[in-house]
Amino acid sequence: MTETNFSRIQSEGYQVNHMARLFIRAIQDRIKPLGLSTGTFPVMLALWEKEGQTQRELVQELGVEQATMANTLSRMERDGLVIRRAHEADARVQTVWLTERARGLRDPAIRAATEVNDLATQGMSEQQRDDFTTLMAQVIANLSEA
Amino acid sequence: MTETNFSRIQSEGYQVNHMARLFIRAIQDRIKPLGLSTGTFPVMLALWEKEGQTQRELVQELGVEQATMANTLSRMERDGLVIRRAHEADARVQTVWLTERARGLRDPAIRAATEVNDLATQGMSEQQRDDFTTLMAQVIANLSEA
DNA sequence: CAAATATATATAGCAAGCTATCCATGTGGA
DNA sequence: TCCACATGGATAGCTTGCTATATATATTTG
Repeated sequence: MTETNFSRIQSEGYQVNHMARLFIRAIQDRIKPLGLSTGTFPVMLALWEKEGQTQRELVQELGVEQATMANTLSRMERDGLVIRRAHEADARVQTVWLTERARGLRDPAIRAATEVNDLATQGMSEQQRDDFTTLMAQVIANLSEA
Repeated sequence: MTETNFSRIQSEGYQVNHMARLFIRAIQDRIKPLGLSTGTFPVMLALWEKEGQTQRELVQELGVEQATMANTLSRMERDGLVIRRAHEADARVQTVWLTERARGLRDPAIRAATEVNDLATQGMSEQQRDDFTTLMAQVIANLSEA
């Protein structure tokens, strides 16, 4: 059994990469009119749930690097989605708050995400869709600890 | 039933994005010592299978945009992985060939990819792993036609 | 209390994706 | 034949991810 038989099409890594690009394109199309993008969307979801989080909290919650988050927040501030306010007790810390406009984007943005999720899983039974989510959760857990 | 209940953690799009970033990190760690990266790997796989393809053929095969492929090939040429040769019959076309060094990277690279795929699917039965691949193929098909 | 260490964030610079646009070469039809 | 359109590829400029490093402010420790 040599590795000569490696099949790109059946490699999980290759599939995941391809699938992720397709998701990005699909969601981008739908949220761009709202002034959102795939980088900002996860941050918005975290802030719609709880405003005033620190950059460090967002980093831990979303699993991106600190530098990535710093840059994303800068673009979001530039685009009028968030503002950063100094922490009252610790001068190193900045808390992140949504603008009024950003608060109003929640429903249309979630509608767009739901639409893409439904499109992506078209033709699957409820059981299959649950399986898919469960299997992805396991992969995420496996790769996170490593 | 309002969209107030949208759960980031169970959104397929969110999971896919997170999973893709974890895959990239895992594979990057292992192929960087070979002088490869996640952008070049799919191109290498296509060329290990068949050299002398045109840029356009690679674009269609891998599902990235033409501009992305042009840039990736430029970096690969700069790094001594491929060379581009003029097509004999059509002056617009360039065919892409691996360097000797790049040909030799096949086995260690595929070992690295296999290792990451195994790590990612640790704890799954063969059946679950097949299901995962099949479900991803369906998502890719669903999002590709749209 | 001062020095060393730790923590929060920012910045520089690169890869890899995208859209939009340009340029060169082929090709088909009037 | 030549002009319009088609096709292959390159380039500009953006986002989003990364690593490495800098800077400023706590905190801990000798």
